[in-house]
Amino acid sequence: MAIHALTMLARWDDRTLTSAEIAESLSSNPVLVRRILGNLRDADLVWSTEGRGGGWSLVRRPREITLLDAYAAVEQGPVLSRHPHSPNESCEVGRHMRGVLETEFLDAERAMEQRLAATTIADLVQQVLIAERSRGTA
Amino acid sequence: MAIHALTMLARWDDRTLTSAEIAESLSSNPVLVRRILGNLRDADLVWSTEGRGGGWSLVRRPREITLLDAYAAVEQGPVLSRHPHSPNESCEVGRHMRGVLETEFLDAERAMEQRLAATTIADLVQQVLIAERSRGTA
DNA sequence: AGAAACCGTAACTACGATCGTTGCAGTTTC
DNA sequence: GAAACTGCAACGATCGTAGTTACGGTTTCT
Repeated sequence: MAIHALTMLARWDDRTLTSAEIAESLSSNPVLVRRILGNLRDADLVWSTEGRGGGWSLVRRPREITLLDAYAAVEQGPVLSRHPHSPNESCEVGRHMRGVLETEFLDAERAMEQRLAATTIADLVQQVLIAERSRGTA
Repeated sequence: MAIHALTMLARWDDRTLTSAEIAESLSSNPVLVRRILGNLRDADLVWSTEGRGGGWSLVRRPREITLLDAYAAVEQGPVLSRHPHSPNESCEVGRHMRGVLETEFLDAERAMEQRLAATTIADLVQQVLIAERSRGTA
């Protein structure tokens, strides 16, 4: 959803887009868009101008923004579910499970993040344009 | 959490464990354990016997059960959050975003799953035993 | 036979995260 | 001064997960 917004900003990077315009494409509402883009702004991915005629634009070029950047800015909790509470310390397995699992899970999450970092917003724009062109000729 | 249970079954694979014993180590309760192990049973990872003296045991050897097996049996929804509802089809970007994102996300999830498939329950038992030994000498 | 110790499952509550809306304050432009 | 924006807080709806209780079925032990 953050990626959708970034892709739109990259597709029309000659002008700024308003929250309402982006919300329109997401079939959502402007406040939600501002919330998400607010996170992206804190991560220095986008930029906003207030007042009439204001809106959002990218800070870096689309080629320099990866899906991981967007993901890291928005997502907070870990992907793989940990224990809701500490296991029993008096059990031989329970004592060490937390640490062992943490290592494995972090590794797995790293693997996913590396894959996300391999794709940029520019790549997505490219794919959208290609799909759009083939739609026109269909 | 499913992995914790599998590791316990592997650690004491000379006998069956009851839901209550596993719940004890998880600081949880037997019903929750049965729910999770029920999924693992549907995935042919564990086996249960009813009645007095019954309990759970592994179907395959610990070396032949990967973290991905456990993950796939328990987790259902996708890890990466998709759009809650369809985007606007009348927008050039919205039209194709779903398909493009789906590909990227599936690839990323595959990367994570491959990492999970690289570790087996036997590996975890090994790590727990090592940690337990070093605890004894500390 | 009957009690005890198991699993299997459904129903219900509690909790937290996400989504969505409304409302209002601040800022810039026309 | 009105209009068009962002920024932000508060609130309610919804949903998935965790946890509990309750009850029924199955096997073993005495």
